[in-house]
Amino acid sequence: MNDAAEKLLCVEEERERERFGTNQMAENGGGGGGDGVGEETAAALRTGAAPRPTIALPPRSSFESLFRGGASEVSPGPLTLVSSFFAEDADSECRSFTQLLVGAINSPVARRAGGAAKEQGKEAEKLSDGGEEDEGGGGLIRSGHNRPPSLEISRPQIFTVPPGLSPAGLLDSPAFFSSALGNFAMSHQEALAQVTAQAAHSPFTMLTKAEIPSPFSTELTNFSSQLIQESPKPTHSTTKSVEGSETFNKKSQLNTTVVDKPSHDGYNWRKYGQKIVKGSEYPRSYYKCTHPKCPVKKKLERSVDGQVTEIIYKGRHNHECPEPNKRTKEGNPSRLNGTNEHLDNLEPGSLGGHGNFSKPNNETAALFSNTDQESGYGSPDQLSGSSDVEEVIESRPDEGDEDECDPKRRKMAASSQKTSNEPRIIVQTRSEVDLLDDGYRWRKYGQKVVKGNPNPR
DNA sequence: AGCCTTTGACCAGCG
DNA sequence: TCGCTGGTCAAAGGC
Ligand SMILES: [Zn+2]
Repeated sequence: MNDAAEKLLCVEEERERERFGTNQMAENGGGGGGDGVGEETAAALRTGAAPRPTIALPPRSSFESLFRGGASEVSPGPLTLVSSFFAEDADSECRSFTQLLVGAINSPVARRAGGAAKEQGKEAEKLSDGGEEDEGGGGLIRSGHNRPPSLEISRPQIFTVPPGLSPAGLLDSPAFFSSALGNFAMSHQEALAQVTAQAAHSPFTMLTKAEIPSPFSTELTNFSSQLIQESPKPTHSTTKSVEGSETFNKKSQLNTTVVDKPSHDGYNWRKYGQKIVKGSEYPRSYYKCTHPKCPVKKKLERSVDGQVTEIIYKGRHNHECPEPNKRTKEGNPSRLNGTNEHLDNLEPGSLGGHGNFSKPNNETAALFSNTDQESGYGSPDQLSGSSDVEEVIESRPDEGDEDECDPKRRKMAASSQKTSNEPRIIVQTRSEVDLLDDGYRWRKYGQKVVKGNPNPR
């Protein structure tokens, strides 16, 4: 999917533009809660093995523009986009990712989700651990039918992604959405176009099967804000800090501490299998959410050095992210406490966490569409439209395991980790139709072979 | 004691 | 039907 970057014209561009507001990354409080999204939505996060200290986005990264612009919506459909958001170099990557985020934020779905932020108050205690994987459908965002109100936002000059921060984590954090939502000037279309264009190059790919959970957007928002400011500050607040030595240190730690464990996304996972998959460079591990009756599963590939190269979430959590303490109890306390809590391995996979979790409450439900009816938590809205779309998000964080359901924590973690790999986010859609299924109507106006990309754009 | 990881075996889907 | 592949199961062992 990465390759397939097509520019689509949005018939309703103007409409969307109006909705987009400014995209300052300022944190707003509410982020969308991370409630689950579609059921079967699967998000794959692919993390690049090579850690990157920081990602700086050019003033207008495609990614950002995506979010700002019409892309403002992360409409469920948005995920349908297939593209890698991060270029190999930090800058490029950041851009893509940022843009992606922006788009997500802008999307109607994201907005909705933004309202329900949860756990923001939590602190990022466990920055040290890295992330974990998240599962589930959380990663998926469904393009909603609703469209975001127009928001105008000033574009950030620079978009910097904390090395350790994984896309997933960003997505999960509720704050992400809330803050992001008002800042984007670009049109949805533009954003999409940019995203798709960059997708091929970006190391971080995001594929979404069904929908992207509101939490996801929220996190993106936070993430973006941080990036812009370039502050690695561990605190949840959008403080500025440069990728300092701190980040560096963490990274080094990561390298040394990487273990074969699921990334921490706030949920507890149990590994139930490992296999070498043809075509995959590294063995794939299979994890299940340890929460009773929770159908969420995730597959992750980790490189020899422990870096997560790919994470795929399937399903939605039918429960909230366990409290840190609780997590330890539920899962393996000793292990979680000991290793998981460290931000060393921050993984992008956290998407699944909030995102996957679908709340029974109306808000959440409205925000996300679900393909997974198993959980029963999905709201009717979720089902609408893009339920079929499978979105996969691939990110390449360094190693990171994100362990935080809590946005704040993630943020901190992210900021702390500067070594994150280039996050590549690619949104894939099953088909062209799916791609289009973001609640908007698109008209293809051209196709071209772009240098460096085998696939026509 | 409980939970997790490991790992080989088993099963299902597909060509 | 056979072989391949991906996904899951479940016993064994460790923490
Ligand atoms: Zn779960």
